[in-house]
Amino acid sequence: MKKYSRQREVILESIKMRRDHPTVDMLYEDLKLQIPNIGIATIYRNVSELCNCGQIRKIKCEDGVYRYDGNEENHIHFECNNCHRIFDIKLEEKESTKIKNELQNLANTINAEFDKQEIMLSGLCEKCKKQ
Amino acid sequence: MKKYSRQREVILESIKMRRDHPTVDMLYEDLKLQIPNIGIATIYRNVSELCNCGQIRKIKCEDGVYRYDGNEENHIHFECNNCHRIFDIKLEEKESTKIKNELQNLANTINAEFDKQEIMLSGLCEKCKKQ
DNA sequence: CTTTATTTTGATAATGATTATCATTATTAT
DNA sequence: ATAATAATGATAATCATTATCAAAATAAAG
Repeated sequence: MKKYSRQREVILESIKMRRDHPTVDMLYEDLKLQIPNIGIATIYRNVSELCNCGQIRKIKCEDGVYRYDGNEENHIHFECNNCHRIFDIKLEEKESTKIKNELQNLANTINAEFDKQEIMLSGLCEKCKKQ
Repeated sequence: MKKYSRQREVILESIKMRRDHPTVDMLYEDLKLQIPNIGIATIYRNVSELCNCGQIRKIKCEDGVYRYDGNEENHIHFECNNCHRIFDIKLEEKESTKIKNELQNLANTINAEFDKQEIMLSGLCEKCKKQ
């Protein structure tokens, strides 16, 4: 059974609010302001739990540190090779369905049961390409 | 300047030969048979170098350990949630171009300079879904 | 409301993959 | 051959993440 905890509530709220795909450390720094004695292990435990429930997504970046994403819209990710920020690229409903169908067909070619996908683009973001 | 080394040659050859997306440890175990006193740091150094040259690809999996891929065909990846193996899904030239174009258009919506993509599907592989 | 049972927390130790360091060895250039 | 430079192997250091455990918080029962 799952018990309520203020820590989990605050962690989820923060991830859903932010659009910068924070790491556990980034969340820790931020949440200390609200709950000064929060432990970093609590954040690790809860992001892991929230991923399992499907409430947030975990993304793996070039540097190998996990980041967390609470954006519920259909979207894919773009990582800048220069500033290493991650951007969301919103998908229209139609586009999203189309891509899902294509990927479903590809999964069929190996007779797999397709559940989820993660599409990560990389290159230079708008700002970095100007420099 | 880049100097030849037998270690690098053997590492690249092994990655290109295999289709099981080995980790550094898996490569280490295998290559010890050919070069008994090879050091694991040498493998870390060389896979990293080979990725930078674009000769192999690094893939990030659910368990957080990097795997390496020497398959030069156009393909995407499928990770099984049960056995955690990674499968290649081959793309026909036409399909590959189509997907690249779609992703290029998406990258344009945030004015980014699109360079590479990584598409990772997940679910159950053929064997695991039968159980 | 108080007591009991169970889960979660915070602190911290342990783990494990990866990177850094450095003396020695191998490769390339002269 | 000799000198210059880069790569190696061994191992220490780093750092993100997980495990452990006593104390605190939450939920259930009386």
